[in-house]
Amino acid sequence: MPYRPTARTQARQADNARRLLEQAQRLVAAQGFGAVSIASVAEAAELATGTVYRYFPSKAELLAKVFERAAAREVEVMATQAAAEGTATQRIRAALYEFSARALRSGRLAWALLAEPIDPAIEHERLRFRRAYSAILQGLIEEGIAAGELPPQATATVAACIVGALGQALLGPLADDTEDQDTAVRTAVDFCIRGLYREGPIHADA
Amino acid sequence: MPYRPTARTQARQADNARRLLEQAQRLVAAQGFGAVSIASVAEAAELATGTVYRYFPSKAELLAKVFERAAAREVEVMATQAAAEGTATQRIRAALYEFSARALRSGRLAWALLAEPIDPAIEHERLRFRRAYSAILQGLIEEGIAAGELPPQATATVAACIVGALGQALLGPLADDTEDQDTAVRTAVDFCIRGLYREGPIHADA
DNA sequence: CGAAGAAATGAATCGTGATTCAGTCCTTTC
DNA sequence: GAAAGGACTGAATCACGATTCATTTCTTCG
Repeated sequence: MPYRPTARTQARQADNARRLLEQAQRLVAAQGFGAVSIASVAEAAELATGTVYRYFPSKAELLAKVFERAAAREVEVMATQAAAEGTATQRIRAALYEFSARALRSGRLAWALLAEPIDPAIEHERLRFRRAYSAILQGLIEEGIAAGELPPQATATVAACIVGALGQALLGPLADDTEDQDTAVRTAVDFCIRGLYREGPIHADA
Repeated sequence: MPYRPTARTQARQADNARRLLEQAQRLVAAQGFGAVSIASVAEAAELATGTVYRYFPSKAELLAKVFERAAAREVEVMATQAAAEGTATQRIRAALYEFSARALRSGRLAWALLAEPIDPAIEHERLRFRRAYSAILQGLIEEGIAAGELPPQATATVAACIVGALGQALLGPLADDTEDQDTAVRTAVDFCIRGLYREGPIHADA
């Protein structure tokens, strides 16, 4: 019975799969999901286009896996921040800075995960990601409320506001003609933190 | 010298062009730019696909025109709000409610204008739109600062935060599992207004 | 080494939708 | 009514990228 894949062969295959995911993620981070083609991933991974299909049944599944891995990493980082020491406010602030720092560092990856419209097959992953992400923020805000640091509020909506505000300020097209990035981050995070408090003339009915 | 287009013919042509833009916009509002095909626009306007090209040199230019018209309308509405009576804070609040109301009413149009990635040829229009939009918000905020109602701040970044917060809260995928829309609007607008004030423990360094 | 498969290759195929264009229909003018 | 063009049509063409698959190359093992 000649030829049965051995450990060495399987190791090479594992490496191929890893390289494909790695390069696909690199492309996503550089240009977003939309700019990724099977051919470009294959070339970056130094394989032929057809070979990609030995490892992933379709482009959608490859991208879904990329999404899942990247998202899991982000959520984990955020969760770690959330579990740190300090008041809820301090942890929220730390989490938002971390979010900002990673978003800026990751190029388009953050945008791709949060906002880029993609294959419906991937939207499912995105929903899970957002739920997880938002849940962490919501959890922190709820802790703050429970501790009396923050006033009661619709945490889901507020969490969405925060993600949107930071995303737009740091990643959106408006982020161009802005001061330097550090200043923008500080401004945006302060904006969000203030938004969680009840101070200020809220009910000037207009 | 037989046949020279007359007023009647030209009127029919103007009507064709108008219908094409109208139907294209309807499709964009319903499903976003991505879902618009030349064939679908032509069918909706009751013309043959080829005829579209007698009125617009390419799909990109048709969509750019659609974008421009829709954006101009939005900016005008916002500008009107901004020119109303009242304190800067009141006008900001009114403008944000107007923004929210229109965004919710327009279906995907607001998302298409603000966020949907499209042909690079259209990004140019979007940039002008955002500039105009953001400029109005910035103007209001700056008035508020001049009047002593608001503390000095990086208005460009803050304006971006507001657009992002409202957009995410009202249009984003997170907007699903939320309370009813009125509540979400109120929560998001309050969040943004508070963000403009300096109250609250901003510098709890964490 | 040589047979038996497995893995990899990349050119060909397919599907989708924008764009073109030869043919047809309409308007205008005499 | 008929000639002269313009406007309209929609099937054919093109472009682009995902997917397939016949062929080639590589591995394993007797």
